[in-house]
Amino acid sequence: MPAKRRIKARKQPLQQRSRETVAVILEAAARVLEQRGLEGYNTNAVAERGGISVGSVYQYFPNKDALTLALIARFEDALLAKVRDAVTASEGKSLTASLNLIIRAQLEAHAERAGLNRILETEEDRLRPASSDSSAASELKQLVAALLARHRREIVMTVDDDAIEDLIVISRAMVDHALQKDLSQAAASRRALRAVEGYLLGPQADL
Amino acid sequence: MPAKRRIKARKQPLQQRSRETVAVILEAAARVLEQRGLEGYNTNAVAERGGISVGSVYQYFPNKDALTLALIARFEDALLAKVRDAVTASEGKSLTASLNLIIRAQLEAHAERAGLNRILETEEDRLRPASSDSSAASELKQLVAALLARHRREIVMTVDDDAIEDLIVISRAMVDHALQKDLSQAAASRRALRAVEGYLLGPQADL
Amino acid sequence: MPAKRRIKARKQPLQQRSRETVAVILEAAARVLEQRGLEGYNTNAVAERGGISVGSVYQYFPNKDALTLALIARFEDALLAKVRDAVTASEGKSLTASLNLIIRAQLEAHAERAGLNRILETEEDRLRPASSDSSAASELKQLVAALLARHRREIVMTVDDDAIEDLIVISRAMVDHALQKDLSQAAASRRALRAVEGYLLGPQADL
Amino acid sequence: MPAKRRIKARKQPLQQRSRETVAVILEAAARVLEQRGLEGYNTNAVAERGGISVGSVYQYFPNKDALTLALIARFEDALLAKVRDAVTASEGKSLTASLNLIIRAQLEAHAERAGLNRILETEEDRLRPASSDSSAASELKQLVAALLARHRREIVMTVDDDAIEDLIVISRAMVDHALQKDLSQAAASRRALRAVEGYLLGPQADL
DNA sequence: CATGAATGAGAATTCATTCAT
DNA sequence: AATGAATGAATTCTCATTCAT
Repeated sequence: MPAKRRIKARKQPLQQRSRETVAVILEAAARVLEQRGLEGYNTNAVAERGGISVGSVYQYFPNKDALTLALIARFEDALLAKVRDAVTASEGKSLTASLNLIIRAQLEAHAERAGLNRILETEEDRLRPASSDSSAASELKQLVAALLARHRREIVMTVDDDAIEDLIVISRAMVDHALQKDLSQAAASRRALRAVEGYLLGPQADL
Repeated sequence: MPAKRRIKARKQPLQQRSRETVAVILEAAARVLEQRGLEGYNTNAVAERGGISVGSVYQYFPNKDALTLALIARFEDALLAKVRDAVTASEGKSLTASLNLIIRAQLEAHAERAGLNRILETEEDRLRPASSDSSAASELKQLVAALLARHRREIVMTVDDDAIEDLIVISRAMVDHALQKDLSQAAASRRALRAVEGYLLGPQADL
Repeated sequence: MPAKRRIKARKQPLQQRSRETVAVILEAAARVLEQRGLEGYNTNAVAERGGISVGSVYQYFPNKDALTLALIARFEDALLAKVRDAVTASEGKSLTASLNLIIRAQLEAHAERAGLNRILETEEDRLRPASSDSSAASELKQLVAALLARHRREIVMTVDDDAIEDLIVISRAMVDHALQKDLSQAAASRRALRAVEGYLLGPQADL
Repeated sequence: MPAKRRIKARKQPLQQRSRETVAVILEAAARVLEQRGLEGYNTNAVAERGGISVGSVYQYFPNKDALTLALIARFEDALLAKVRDAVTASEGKSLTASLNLIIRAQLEAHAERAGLNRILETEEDRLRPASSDSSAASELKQLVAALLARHRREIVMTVDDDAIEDLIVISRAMVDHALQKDLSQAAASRRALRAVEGYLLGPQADL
């Protein structure tokens, strides 16, 4: 057992290196997924694509699913960043304009690497233990809640947690569908907006 | 290949052997999917579960995906049947009531074997050549169109093909989400109804 | 595949109908072999091709190899018939002319269904227990011997059994090669003739 | 089997370890083929025989056929080496003696592992895209050409490419036959020599 | 830490053959 | 005799993961 010395001095550059390696792995995984699909997505391919060894992949990810989850997290981070920006940018804007901004944020996040993200969404289903809320999901809810709070007076219905969840579900479905159908951003956001606004402002369903 | 002494009793082959075998295979596949998930879903397991040989599976399905697709078709048939009934039953009813019926039809179809159907939906994504409309999808659209046509006057917006697609996307998303969250039928249909009605009757989005 | 199997025909096609069925099976097998190669040659395919059931194939042939052997025998019969004719036709002709006739007979027999016959030859190798002389082979030898006997005086070397075997080996190799290279009959027979004549009339090798 | 496959080597053995493994695999394959025949030749058997895992076989050979082809190449290399030596050794010798040397070279190459080599020859037929000249085949032709060139004056006929091909075909057939009949080297080479010399020096066939 | 060779359980698919009808 | 559904052992090939170097 080697004595531990110079821990900090030595560790720092190594951590830097590790960080890079992780980035390399993630990007390699993303590319494999994009170019060969779930079909051709395997750890050996990822390693090769990243110009590293399989062993290194397992150094940073305990297994393949963990790698995929990291990719999903990366996507969620990017999505959240855009949504955060949208919420900030919508300050002072009308409800419709605000909703439009947030929808566009989602559309953009998904469109960036549409093929990849579609696959990741599929995998998310499989990898996330049934009803476990990712922290990303809950932050997203908070952001949407914050945005809606600004327009409390215009919205008749009670905007509780369930309603926010529904709104997210709806816009996500519309966005997914738009990308699958390869709609223009304009058309996609118009239709999504209608759906979202309808939910919020439409008639109070009452059987 | 050495002939093996078959000691076990042979099955009683009734008439329509083939038809039965296909049914047995499908049901076995469904059960494997339900109980072991995509993970444990393989043709050998299906055969074993069905009490038949793998060979028989391949006698009727050229490969595993074909089997899965047959399962998907079976589900779609069941869904369509329910929706058809709902559309018929909604004759003379109000728009809201009609929408409610169609949503409940979907909810019921999905709820019947929720776990199985969720998996099938995931697989559908993978198995259907991107954006290829199944005939089931197009019949569903027609049914929804027919239902809406009855209420033309109440609906301000233009109900074209895109709108119908959106409605289906929305209700499907709401239904999926409801099942995933294990909501009650009442809650689920209320929320889905709001979404659908909102889309149809809500404010005309205009930026 | 098991090491040992019954290989002879299972049942003598005594009746007219049986005879026809056997012919159908053989022709179906030939066609499958021609069109899909050894790769796609299987008893189910043969049955389908022949418009009969697999069971019927097994009624007349104890196993797949027996079927293949029957095909080989059919080819050998055709070859022998042609060679017999050639030997008859060569009566009174010169040695060179006689050899030419017999070579052409072989060429024709092989050319008729070149693809099929090539495959059969490959299989013959695998199916014939090492050094088992088929009766066809021995009749062929007799025919060649008879032909050569007429020209005893022109041939210096001793024409024993071995020599005849060599001649057959040589001409067969030349014929196979010609067909593989897709040579014209003229070129093929010229070159084969040279080989055969050389063996018979060439210098007495003496180290 | 699928129509198209990769047939070239999958990975170049870079390290010492790899090199050894490849050798182990080849030798294991050879032994399986020798002892169990084509019948019992499968990748699992090869791996087991080599004391390694199937995975390792596939690490170096993309599929079974590629492995077989490597075995064929190994045999051809050995054959060529012997023939090269024979051509060198025959410098200054008479035509007859030279031909004898080259025939013996072939005989020896084939005799070394007769059973194995016979099988490989059969497989070669199946695996080589019709009429594709291996580089080994063309080197063999060059060697024979070189040997004959030394005796131009003794040979009356025109020794073109076709003639050389014929000579190779003839000697190969004689050698195969000799091994199949288990002839002594002396007898085998005497008969092959007669065939080859006859072709070269025999009467100019003229119909 | 990195490497990459090795592992081996597992999964898909085939097809010769059987046998109840 | 004919049929053809059913059988299931066998085989090919993959890929997540490990571990010696």
